[in-house]
Amino acid sequence: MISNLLLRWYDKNRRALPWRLQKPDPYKTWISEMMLQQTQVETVLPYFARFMREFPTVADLAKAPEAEVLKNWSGLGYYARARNLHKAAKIVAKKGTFPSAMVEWLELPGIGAYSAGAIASIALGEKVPVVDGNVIRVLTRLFALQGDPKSKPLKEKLWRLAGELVPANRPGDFNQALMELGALVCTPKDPKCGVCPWQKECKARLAGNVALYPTPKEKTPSQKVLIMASLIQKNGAYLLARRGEKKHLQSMWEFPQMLPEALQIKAKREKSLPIVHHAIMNRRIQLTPHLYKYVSGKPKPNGCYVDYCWISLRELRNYPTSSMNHKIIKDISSKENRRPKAL
DNA sequence: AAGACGGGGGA
DNA sequence: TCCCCAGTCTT
Repeated sequence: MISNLLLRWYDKNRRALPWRLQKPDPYKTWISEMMLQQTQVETVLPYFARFMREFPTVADLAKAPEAEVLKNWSGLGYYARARNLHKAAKIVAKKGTFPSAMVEWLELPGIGAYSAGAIASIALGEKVPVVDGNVIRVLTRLFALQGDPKSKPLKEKLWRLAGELVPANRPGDFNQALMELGALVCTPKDPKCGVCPWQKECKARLAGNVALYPTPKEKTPSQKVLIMASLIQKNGAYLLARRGEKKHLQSMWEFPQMLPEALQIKAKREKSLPIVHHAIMNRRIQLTPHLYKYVSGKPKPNGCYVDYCWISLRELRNYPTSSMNHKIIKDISSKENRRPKAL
């Protein structure tokens, strides 16, 4: 049986990870799946450990203020994941029990077909498949499936095939094995077919055209975005602004991307700092930070900003912020901390 | 500087 | 079926 070949490979090659436990734990499985969505294992590890310290149970997570949840997500990116996770935790905590099947997990915010299948199979032992980017790559090669994997017909076919492969006895391990195979062996470039447990079954391998799969999607050219930010200094503190619930980075704090005048503040411009480069999706942001000395005025809500505070640069880590803001202060704080050269 | 990778939500 | 989401790693 083809599935057993993969399970045997997994038993030998699986990585030991803090959310892979003897006894399945819905909460840990859930958190890890949310964190792993757009983020690699290595990056997730410290975040996962801290998250478990701060919010050991779903009840702790549910009762935490949203800002605390976002703070502990700061640096992981795609903050809608954290907000949805928090919303879902409140629903689960109120109900008092975790969803007991894939279709129930599917109802929670932030949980789609992939996540529901992953959590249900891993934590509940339910015989359901998963299809993520890794699985798409493995299965399109194994069965030599051409076409856009995101199109309805192929997507349905992949879910059906994945469903037929999942064994009843170890569905969670099998699904993790499939993804682990995609991550470690059946890689996008230079797949290691020589060590693949399915090398004798793989249609693409047998035809010698593994590189044809999966059919690549057409790419949109990346777009350059030029923005600015005001670093307004007042007695060693800087002005920080919080975004409202609109568009991106909802509820997150940042150095305001507006002139001081737009915030009803009078300030004296000191100088411009080196451009900060920040890439997101197919956008390449070039942000120019401008340093100002505060003169007078009280910041007023404007545009996307709904709240303000003055903080020292060291305090930035206590606020929910995107990593772009840490890049901005990296230069300044190293200068501030630098001692005068010895005489 | 540019490319690769991805899952979920909402219009 | 599209568009949006505001990152990191590799080349």
